[in-house]
Amino acid sequence: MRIGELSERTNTPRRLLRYYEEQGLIMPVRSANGYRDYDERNVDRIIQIRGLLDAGLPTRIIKQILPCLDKPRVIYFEDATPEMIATLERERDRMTERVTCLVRNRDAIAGYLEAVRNR
DNA sequence: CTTCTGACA
DNA sequence: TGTCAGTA
Repeated sequence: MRIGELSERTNTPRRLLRYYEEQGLIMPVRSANGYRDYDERNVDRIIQIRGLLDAGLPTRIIKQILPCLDKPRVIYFEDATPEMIATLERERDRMTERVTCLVRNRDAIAGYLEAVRNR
C-alpha cells in the first residue's frame, strides 16, 4: 500500500509517516515510480511507534528498542546487550515517573471537579 | 488525483 | 507538525 492508505489505516498524517522514516523507525521499499510501498506489517508497526511516542519515548530510543518488541521475541533474548538492558530500564523508570506525575494531576483535577460539583 | 523532496511569514 | 511549491 502507498502512504495514503497507511495514513488512513493508522490515522497518522503522511507528514509524520515520512518523518518516522527519516528517524529510521521504518524503512519502506520504493516502487519504480519512487513511491513508498508499505506492507501490512507496517500498519501494526506504526501503531506500535505511536504508542511508544505517546508514552513519551524519544524516536532515537524507539529506533533501538523497536526490533526488541517484534514478533520472534525469543531470538532477541540472545543479543540483548547490557547497554540495551540499561536503556530499557532507564526508560521504564522515566515512564514510571511520568505515570505518577499524571496520577497526581489527574487526582488534583478530579478533586477540583468534585469541589465544583458540590459547591 | 497522489506522492516526493526540501524548506519555513 | 503544518503547509506550500514544482514534479513525476
